[in-house]
Amino acid sequence: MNPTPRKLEIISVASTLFKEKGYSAVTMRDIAKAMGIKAASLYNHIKNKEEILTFIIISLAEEFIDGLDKIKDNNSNCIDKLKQIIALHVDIANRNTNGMASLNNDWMHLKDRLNHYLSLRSDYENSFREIIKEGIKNNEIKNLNPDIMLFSILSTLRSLYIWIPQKEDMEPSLLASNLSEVLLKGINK
Amino acid sequence: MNPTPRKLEIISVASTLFKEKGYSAVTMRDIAKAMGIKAASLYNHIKNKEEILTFIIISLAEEFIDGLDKIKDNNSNCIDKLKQIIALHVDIANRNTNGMASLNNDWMHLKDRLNHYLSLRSDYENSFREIIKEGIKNNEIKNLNPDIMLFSILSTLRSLYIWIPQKEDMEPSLLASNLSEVLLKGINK
DNA sequence: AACGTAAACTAACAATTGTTAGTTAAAATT
DNA sequence: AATTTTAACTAACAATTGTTAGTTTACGTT
Repeated sequence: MNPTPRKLEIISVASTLFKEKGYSAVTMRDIAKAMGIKAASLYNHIKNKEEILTFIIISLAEEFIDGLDKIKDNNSNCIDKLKQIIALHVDIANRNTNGMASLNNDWMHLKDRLNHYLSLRSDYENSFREIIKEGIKNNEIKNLNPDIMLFSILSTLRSLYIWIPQKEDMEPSLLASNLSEVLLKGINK
Repeated sequence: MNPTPRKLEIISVASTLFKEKGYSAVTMRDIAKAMGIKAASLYNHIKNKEEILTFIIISLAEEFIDGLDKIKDNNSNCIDKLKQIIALHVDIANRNTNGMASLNNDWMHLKDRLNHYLSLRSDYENSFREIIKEGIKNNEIKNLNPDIMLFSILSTLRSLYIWIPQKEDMEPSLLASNLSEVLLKGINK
């Protein structure tokens, strides 16, 4: 059940390739070549191609769910909770930049676990939206359409995996605090 | 040179499929089936699969370049220019929701025109960044890292194609003005 | 009526796909 | 020393891929 080190290597190499060309365009032979072995040898470690994708996506999705659960029921105000969500995304995207590409772009190729993933995702979005709505009630957050605020913040956070590699110099904590400023207070002076 | 109506039909049908599964996972037989014809018949209208993708991506990229060119040298202030950029993205994403998915996710499968696309994209990002930098100089925009502001706004705008279909009821002009409020002035009260 | 064209068709191709079976060699365990 | 396990290999498969060639059918123009 627990992945061996070799299996994790395969998943990591596959993530890199999936980020570059997308899941469907990456063949088992591509993955094998990047590992320095033959395609058939991969099957000593993994069940099939789908298992690789499933592992990448589901483990990331669960990281987000777990992270958000801890944020939901601590006793900060809503703005602070949003800052913590931003830091959560920066942290995960930093540790698994490649995997985030599949989470964003390849989820539709899940089979067995597609519904599981979709339910995790809508749970996440609903919890996020609830925090915004509570912030509106509390007078911490402007009384605008919560979906637009959710969409705007979440789109930026979900795209972090694209930008982080071109800003390798920037420290995660600095990125998170700058992002919080921009996302929460805007750019207009 | 100018696409026939039938060719545009194929491109439109292909866009829908590309959005659902990505370029690589969509076969010529998938496209043909959705058109109600056989795969070989597609080749009476298009050169090959790549031509479909190229058309979708390059024509969208040029729409953005043209749109931004008009905004660049009108004489509004920078905040107004940003509002116009937001409206540009909302407009294009509304008119070609499906194509936007390929522009975002399938550009790496371009062959002949990949470099052309990449150069259009960096031109666009550079012009966008310049407007932000000028806004900082003018004291219209906060003196924060321009790349982070660019990244944050552009990520949201590039994700519009995902959200527009679930908010069909919302008028484009209302979406644009709400987005401007959120992106420029933030959500914090 | 004859012709040319547009747009569909059938059939086939060579290459590539994910995957399986069976084998081998080295390393770990007995 | 004997044996089991691990992890690589070669070879092959059936299915699917993009694409081409040649054919048929319907329609507008002469």
